[in-house]
Order: sequence, then C-alpha cells, then structure tokens
Amino acid sequence: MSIQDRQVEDRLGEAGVRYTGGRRLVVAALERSDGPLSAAELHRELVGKVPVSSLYRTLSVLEEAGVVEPHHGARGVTRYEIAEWLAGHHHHLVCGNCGAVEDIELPRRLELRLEHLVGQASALSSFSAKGHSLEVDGLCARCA
Amino acid sequence: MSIQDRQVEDRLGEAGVRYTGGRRLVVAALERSDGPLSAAELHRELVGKVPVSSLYRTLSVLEEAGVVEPHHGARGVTRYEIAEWLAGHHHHLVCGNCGAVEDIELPRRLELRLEHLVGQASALSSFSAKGHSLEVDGLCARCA
DNA sequence: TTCCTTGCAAACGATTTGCATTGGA
DNA sequence: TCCAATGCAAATCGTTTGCAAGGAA
Repeated sequence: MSIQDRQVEDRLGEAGVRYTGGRRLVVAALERSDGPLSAAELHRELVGKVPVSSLYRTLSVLEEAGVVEPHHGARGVTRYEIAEWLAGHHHHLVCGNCGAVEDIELPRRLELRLEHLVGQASALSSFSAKGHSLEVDGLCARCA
Repeated sequence: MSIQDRQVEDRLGEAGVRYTGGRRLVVAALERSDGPLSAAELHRELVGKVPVSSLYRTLSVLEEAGVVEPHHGARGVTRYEIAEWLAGHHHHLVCGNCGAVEDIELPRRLELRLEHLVGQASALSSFSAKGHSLEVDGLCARCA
C-alpha cells in the first residue's frame, strides 16, 4: 500500500467509514489519471467492477472525508480528483470543446507569485478565501 | 440604448438572429448583476416576463453569438455573464456553500503579472490557450 | 447482532426539445 | 408572406435516494 493510500485509509477511518474494495478501485483510478474524472469516465475505467450508483456514493463519501475534490464542468458534469493535500497543488487546463481537464503545476517561482497575488485580491473582497485555482481555457490536443 | 446594447444588437445581427424584447430583458438583467446568473435566478429576476424554456433558449442563442459566457457551478447549475469583450476582463469569487459567484477585477498591476504568468504556464502545455480565469473559492458573506 | 455498504430501480432537478402558435421585417 | 421566436409540455441526462440484500467487526 502506498503512502498516499495509507493517508486515505487513515482519513476515512477518522470519518468513521470503511476503505472498501470498491472505494480503493476508485481512488486508484483517480491516482492514475492526469486530470479529474467524472462518474461516467470512472465507470468506463472500471467496467463491470463498480455500478454507477455506487460510484456516485463513493465519490460523495470521499468528498465528505476530504479525500477528493470536485470540479464542475459543462453539461452538469462533475469531475473529481485526489485532494490537494494528497496530490499537491496544481491548476487546470480546460478544453472548451470536450470538457476534458488536464492538471498543470506551475513552476515554483510562478506559483509563489500567484499566491501572493491571490492574497492581495481576496483582501479586496467580502469573501473569506479558502483556496484558488487558475483555470486556463482553450482546446486540448485532440480537439484543436 | 447604451453603447453596450448597440454592440449586442450588432453582434446578434451578424449572427442572423433578432434582438427581441425577451432577449433584451435577459441581457439587461445580466448587465445589472455583479456576478453570473443561472436560468433559475434570471427567472426569479424576470417574474412573469420570460418563461424558463425561453430563458434557456435565449441564453443558448446569446452564448452562440458570443454575447454571454457560461460558468459551471455545483449541482449542475450553469450561470451566465456578459462576455468579457463587452464587460471587461475579471475573475471570480465562488462560494463553496451556496454556489454564488461574485466578480472581481484585479488591480491593473496584478492583472498584468497574472497574464504574463498564464503565458508562461500555457507555453508548458499541449493546450492552445484562449483565456483564463482565476477562481478564488471560499465562503460568501452570507454563508460565512 | 449491529452498522456500514452495495445494487437495482425509481425519483429528482437542471436543461433540452417537439410542436403548434405568435410576431416582426 | 415567411421564417425566427415563443410557450407549453414531454423528454433527456446527470445525479440522488429508497429499500432490501450482503459483509465486516
């Protein structure tokens, strides 16, 4: 079991739920991906292993526990990815055509600047900021 | 008719569709708002004036024509706002609880830095970048 | 035994669409 | 006149939930 998996197990334990086989499959599929995945995409990835309704319930449990984070996309589709405290902070490239999302990590230098910038920006508002994500929209290699 | 409204009229003309009364109401409501609005929110705003199905059709026409831009939020809700070429470039504060979105404009200095940063970031990827948006998530004043 | 978990099917809610009617150039 | 636009209702589609069966502690 990877270090990450151990962290997931611990977190679910704290949340009072089990880290079952189905849930492990979902977490593993998300770890394998280079961007957030929707329930439908996960279902395709895990053919015959996890029915759709269980996928939604699993994703909901994982989100409650803070193991995954949602990303809302076109046509009402929500994609999930491993939470930042496990997978590291990153940003998103979103394809305006097919909705695919790819993670990008900024060079440390740029990321530091961005954080500084977000701090200043949120200080100007009435929101209490929790996090941020830079969304770059365009076309993915396949749709270009 | 405001300058903006004239631009909208021209753009719709180029797209070969009419700028009808109902469509004017929707555009006006979006211009009035300080953040993107969903079909349901617009319906509330325009009670008795525009039925829900027409709202969706209007928003779709306006999006096709490039007059409004979508923002995808929780629970499959899509909110629309006046496109950037009409309303100016800005970023979003997104409430993680109720889904409300508030626009923020960065001070010129910070915005310039951000654009420079996005340029460098997208140069590292296989995406062809079209635009960007900094999403700051947190809680709005009401939900805090 | 006692809960948590799972799977199927039915229910939901946001959005879309078919079709007949209305309205503007 | 003629085609775009509208309104209602029915249909879609992603997602959620009720309920009965399965499993682990």
